[in-house]
Amino acid sequence: MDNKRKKYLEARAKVLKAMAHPSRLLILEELEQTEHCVCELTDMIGADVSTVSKHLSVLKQAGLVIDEKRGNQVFYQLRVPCVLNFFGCIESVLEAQVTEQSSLLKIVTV
Amino acid sequence: MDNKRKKYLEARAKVLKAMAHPSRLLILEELEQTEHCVCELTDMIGADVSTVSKHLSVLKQAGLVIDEKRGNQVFYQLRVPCVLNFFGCIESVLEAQVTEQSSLLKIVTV
DNA sequence: TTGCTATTTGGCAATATAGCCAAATAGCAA
DNA sequence: TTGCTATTTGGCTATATTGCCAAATAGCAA
Repeated sequence: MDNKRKKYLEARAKVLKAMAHPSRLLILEELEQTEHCVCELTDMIGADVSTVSKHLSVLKQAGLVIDEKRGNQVFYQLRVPCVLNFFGCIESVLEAQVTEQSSLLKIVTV
Repeated sequence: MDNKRKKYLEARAKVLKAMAHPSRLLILEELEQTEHCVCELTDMIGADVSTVSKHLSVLKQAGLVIDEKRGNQVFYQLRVPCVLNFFGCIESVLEAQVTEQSSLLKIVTV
């Protein structure tokens, strides 16, 4: 694997890694509808504010969201809306998983 | 966040997590072209065979690849080819990152 | 100023991940 | 059988991630 390709793969992996957390996926989904402040996202997720703030920082670092301070609140917006197109495909991966599991179950229970 | 949504987000995050590693992305990209045995992928990645085998196991567990033993080799295939459509979008995320960084650089250097 | 709200950051403990080596397993052929 | 190749699994250490609490920072209003 040459160095150029390595860099390429690392950059892409970094973006995926930033997305690969349930709370961060929820944030992305909600931001697809409209912008939200940290406090709103915190209510939706139901974790500590500091935890949510760190999740947002991960998404920001990855280039997935942008933030804007207004008053004493910070609003986050989706930067690249296409990220959610992923999910149609992931859906089919999950369906494949189910198929696999049920055929596995069949083998086990026979 | 209700329990149903939580499950939904966890399932999707799991798939993304499985993809979020440079070596595993390389595997997915290569399998898009054609199936490969573990030894071929090991050569491409340049890590220990056991490491590559574990990466493949992660991808299999996530429902992204399937394996087929032929002789003393195991061939892996992409199960859901659409996963690589992600990359067009990730590309734009990366471009957004670059823009951000260069404007940041501008601020710093002024 | 003081107090209140919103957010970020530091620090810590628990858990998960990555990658190597060594050993186990399986297929094939001499 | 024995030996060789291909692959997986166990075990280990190093590193990264997660999520909380506590503290710092910032804006706004009394």
